[in-house]
Amino acid sequence: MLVAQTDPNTQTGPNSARRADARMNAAAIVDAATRLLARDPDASLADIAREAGVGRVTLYGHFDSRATLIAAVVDAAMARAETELSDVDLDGDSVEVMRRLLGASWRLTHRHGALVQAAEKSLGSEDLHEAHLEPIARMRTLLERGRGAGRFRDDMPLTWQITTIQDILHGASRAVYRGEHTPDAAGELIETTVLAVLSPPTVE
Amino acid sequence: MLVAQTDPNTQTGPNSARRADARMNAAAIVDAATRLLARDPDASLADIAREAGVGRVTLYGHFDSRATLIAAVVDAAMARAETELSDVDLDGDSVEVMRRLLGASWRLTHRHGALVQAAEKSLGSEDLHEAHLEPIARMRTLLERGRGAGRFRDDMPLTWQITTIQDILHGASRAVYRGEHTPDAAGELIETTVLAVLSPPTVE
DNA sequence: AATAACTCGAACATGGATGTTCAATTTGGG
DNA sequence: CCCAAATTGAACATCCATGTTCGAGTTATT
Repeated sequence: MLVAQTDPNTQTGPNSARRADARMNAAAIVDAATRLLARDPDASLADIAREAGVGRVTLYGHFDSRATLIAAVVDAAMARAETELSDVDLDGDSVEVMRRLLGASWRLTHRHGALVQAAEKSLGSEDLHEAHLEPIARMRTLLERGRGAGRFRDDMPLTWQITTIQDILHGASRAVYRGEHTPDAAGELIETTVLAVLSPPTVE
Repeated sequence: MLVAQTDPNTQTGPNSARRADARMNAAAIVDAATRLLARDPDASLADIAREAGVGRVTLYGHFDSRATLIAAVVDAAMARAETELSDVDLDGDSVEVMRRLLGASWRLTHRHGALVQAAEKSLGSEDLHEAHLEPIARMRTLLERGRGAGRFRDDMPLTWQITTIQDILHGASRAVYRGEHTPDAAGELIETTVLAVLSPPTVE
């Protein structure tokens, strides 16, 4: 968790004092922010408030600052990410697992897009990096296993393979926003492309 | 050419009225801007002036605005790019040509990095896109030829292959800035990775 | 050495985004 | 039905990057 929320949203105990519309609005703001920041990490709070169908002041009523809001967005994103990624079955053939993991990662990437960059500007990037590290660690573990089993090529650095996979995911996200492919088509292409990158060379 | 220069730099005719240090400074500014914007497309003009070892006012003496400066940087970059890319021999086996073209493209990408994004924000992105389209067209032509000759797989959209290559190049650029690889090592990795992506699948 | 070109810091003006305050209004929940 | 909670636009303060102006100091060139 990145934030010690001052927002009444997450106050423990009897939240009977919390009105329904307020909770709705807070959620709508986080939602709108996620959508806008996924496309443009520089989206202004005014834009986000408008997208959420809410006055700018209301936004500040829920979140102290841009940083606070972004932290909340990141928290929500990480929570959903953890849920969806932990659903992926990590047992079995490395290639098959990679397919599944890529599918889940693609959905997350497409949903969150450039949010990482927005977070990097507003937050110290240390906490964030730690947080964002968890999904990467999952991928790293899988890669190591697949390399050991001869299912993935191991003649290039692990970090390079991870970087490349991330780049392909984010590139696909932008391509979809540009309208070049549907999300589903992009998912297929990602799978094919990444597996081509990871396949051991036929002749060495 | 993106700019109708108001800067005495590029005035034709007798530039005897142009002092040597002024020309040096203008060049140093473009140079510093290229370096900084390659890393951070939001680098401020104050940063750039400092990096160039020049006062902020001097910068404005040479370039009317941020947009003007960036246009100049892009012009210079495009000129060098054209020179270096036109040196690449496009005849022969598609795979070999791709190796050469990737090498040249990598040097350019590493040098210019995020400059494209800086340009997209400051310029209308129309002219720029036209300009930036030329190197891409070169790559596209090569891809089409290689696909026709059965040297590259053609079971994925051409636009996807182009996007992927660009993503890998830019990702490598960032990885090098992060210090994960040397530029030369990255060059090798790019070559291997891109060719893996383009290789026709062994069994279909 | 004289002069025009150039550079420089400091100070000012502007515009956009971020926060803040306030008084008036709407709305949810008991 | 009533009241506290929540929302709202408008107006204001602040910050930062962009541009501009000015006057004084340097330096290249002849």
